[in-house]
Amino acid sequence: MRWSGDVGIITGRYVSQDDSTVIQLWARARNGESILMRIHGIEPWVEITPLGRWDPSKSVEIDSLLEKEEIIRIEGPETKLTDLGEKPVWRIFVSQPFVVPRLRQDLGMKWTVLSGDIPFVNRFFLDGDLAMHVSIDGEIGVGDEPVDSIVDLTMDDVQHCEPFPVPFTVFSFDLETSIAHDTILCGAAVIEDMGSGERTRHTFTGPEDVILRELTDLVRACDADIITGYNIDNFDLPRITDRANLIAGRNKSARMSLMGWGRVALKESEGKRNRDSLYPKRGTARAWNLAGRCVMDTWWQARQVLRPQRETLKFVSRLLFPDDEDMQKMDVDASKMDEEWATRPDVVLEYCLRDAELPLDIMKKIQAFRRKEAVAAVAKVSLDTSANGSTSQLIDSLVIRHADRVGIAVPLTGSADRKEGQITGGYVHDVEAGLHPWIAILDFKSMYPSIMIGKNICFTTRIDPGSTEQPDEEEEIHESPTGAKFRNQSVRKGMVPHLLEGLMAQRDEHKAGLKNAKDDALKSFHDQMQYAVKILMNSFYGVFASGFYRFTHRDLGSSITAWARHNIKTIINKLDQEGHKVVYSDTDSIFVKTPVEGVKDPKEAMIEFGHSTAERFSEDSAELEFEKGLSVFFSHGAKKRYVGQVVWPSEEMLVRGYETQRTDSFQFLTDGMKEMFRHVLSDDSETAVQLAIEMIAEAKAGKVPIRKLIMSKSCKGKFDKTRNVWDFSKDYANPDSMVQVRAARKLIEKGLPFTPGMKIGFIVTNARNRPMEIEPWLEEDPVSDYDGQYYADRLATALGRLTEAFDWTGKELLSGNRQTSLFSF
DNA sequence: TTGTTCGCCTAA
DNA sequence: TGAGTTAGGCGAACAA
Repeated sequence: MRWSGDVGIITGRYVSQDDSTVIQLWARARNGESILMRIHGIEPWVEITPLGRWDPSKSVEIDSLLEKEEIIRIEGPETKLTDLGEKPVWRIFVSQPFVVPRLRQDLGMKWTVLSGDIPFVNRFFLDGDLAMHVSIDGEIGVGDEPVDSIVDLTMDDVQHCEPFPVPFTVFSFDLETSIAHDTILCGAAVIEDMGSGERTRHTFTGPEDVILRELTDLVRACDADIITGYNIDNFDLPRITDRANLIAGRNKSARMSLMGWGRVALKESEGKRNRDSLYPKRGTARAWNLAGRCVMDTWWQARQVLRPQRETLKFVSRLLFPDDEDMQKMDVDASKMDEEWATRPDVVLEYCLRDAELPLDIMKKIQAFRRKEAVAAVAKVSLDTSANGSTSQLIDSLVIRHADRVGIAVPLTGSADRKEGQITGGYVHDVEAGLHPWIAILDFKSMYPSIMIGKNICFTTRIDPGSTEQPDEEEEIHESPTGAKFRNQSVRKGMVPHLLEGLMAQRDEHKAGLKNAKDDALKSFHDQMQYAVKILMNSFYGVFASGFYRFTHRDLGSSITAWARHNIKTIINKLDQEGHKVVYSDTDSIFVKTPVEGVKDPKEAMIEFGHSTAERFSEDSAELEFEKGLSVFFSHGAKKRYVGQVVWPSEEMLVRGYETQRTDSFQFLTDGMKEMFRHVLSDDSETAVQLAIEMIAEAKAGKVPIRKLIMSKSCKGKFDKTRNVWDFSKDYANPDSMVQVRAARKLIEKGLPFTPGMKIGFIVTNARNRPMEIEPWLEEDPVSDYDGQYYADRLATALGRLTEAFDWTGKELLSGNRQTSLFSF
């Protein structure tokens, strides 16, 4: 029997069988079936080349390597390009992927090892030039993994497939636990079929082992592709593992039934793996991992997409669903969970179910799964790598597959010299404090990618004096302001420029697709895709400028930024010489004043000036665009902090850097500051000052609603398992001098969960004492008093920066009158 | 009161 | 969250 169709790959792993290796890929088909793909016939290998520069007169003795048991055969040599020029490269086929780390060390003494740290599963995507979505046609096989169909395949049976929205099954869950005993009191789960949009709801009560067993049964029975929940990475999943381990003790079959969430058979051997196991595991990795399913924490996704001022489930839900009444009712006091559970278990269970369902609503609203799917399609990786992998893994996926195709050797991560010290970054122009009318904002289109393309910047094009490869005299090389040199693209096109050009073209296609799309689904698809391409393009610079990436050299990053500084400073100087005032500039943008003297319509003049100036200074690989036109621009004189009234291409207020943009500020300040901006921009300093004075007085008198005074900061920390306490000393030089640590400690004291990295809300109750006294903000048990003087001072400082442009200092705002007016004549 | 250090968060 | 980068503002704590 055969199975054929289109599938979306969720995650994979390899298994060793006697004398071969099989790649297992779990996928969800377009028709809704779950599929386990078993890929046969891919052989594990590494490559080697002699150490140092290649000397063709030397002979190489390689056959003795065959004496090693784990080496099956050797192919080559093939000539490949390395950082030291072209060298002979042999491919060493090995018995199993897991022998590679040892072999890498052994061979590393006498050889330079290449392609020796690529996870074996990646070979499927790299060798087949495949991405998350594939079409397969293979024989249905037999196996005990809990999926609808198992299909045996070779690479010939797999084809690229145009991306389609995969109908994932998502499992979202939540637990309520006892503060006194750490036990699980109850649980809830909601399962969504993304194909039909249908949901089923489930609750779990009874003895702890029953809850765990039923949860496990449900994960397996519903055949979940994605596991989510709010803060499951740091709370629910660790709790499940801890409790299941405790209950099961040495009883392995009990452990399987309590936490065998992996998409594999309930077999003892399946629990032994460090990764992709029957059991959820974290190890040293950043995300949880288990066989066949993708774990995505809704907290982490919401934080990345929304950057909310606070990060509790309640806050994020209110932010996204302000009209939902369910959010307001049913308040269970989490700090008194044992009592709540004893007195009104039904309410707690209902609350638990709601908290299991909300993550699905949040993920849907922020389109988290489709975003990750688009990134997976563009970067050509699995859903799991897209969702939980690092940026360098995405770049690796594109770069290595290209390198393999054009004969470029793939060095190990960490093989290059570590970049010492920092490279110099972008140029930031001083801002002149005050109001500036009719400012045109020009900016470079995709500045760093354009420079990489234009100057052919790549690991493979850098001219190293130590390499055997040197350009001819006639070759027009690129020399960066730092002195680093790169080959001409007509002689050798770099991998990075090649890939970036491809991505730029791909983005244009999706933008065109977006424009022509007939229905919303198609529109959304092209929008997700073009956005994913943009993200990926902008990731190149960072990865290649990093100190540890495999294709890195310190000259790459520093040359890119040096050219960028050179380009922008040249234009600023020219504008200056022409008498055009540049009021501000940051990295790739220039804020220039429009000449409006004697002009009838200054807005029209600005639009014309913006377009023509951008065009005048545009070059092939440094394209300048007229991005926005401001009727007025204001800054108090600090870089990266400004506000402007945009009048072209649309009407809006543009704010950067100021407290209104910051999640560690408080609402009373941000609301008021926004209003002040409107007065400042309309040159109504009197009203602005008036407003500031009123706000400060209100705070001082304690008349501001306390909810508007909540500040929040993220707090790090590690749990010390041996001492069973939270340890902040690894992250902070002096933990107790940090306000967020003091707030966290108070939460922990109350038995409330603390999540390292999560923001903690707090109210300042007494700032006269050092360090200042604070209380964490608890929705169920709100603080009632605050230090009015402290908030008045904060307001005066922040708002005073704005009013100082009109000669009102923060101190004067605080006192409500201006003493220096005597001297201001 | 002032200068320094640490750490958060943002702009790009 | 063991890996994208640097530039920069600013608040709090603390030492002097």
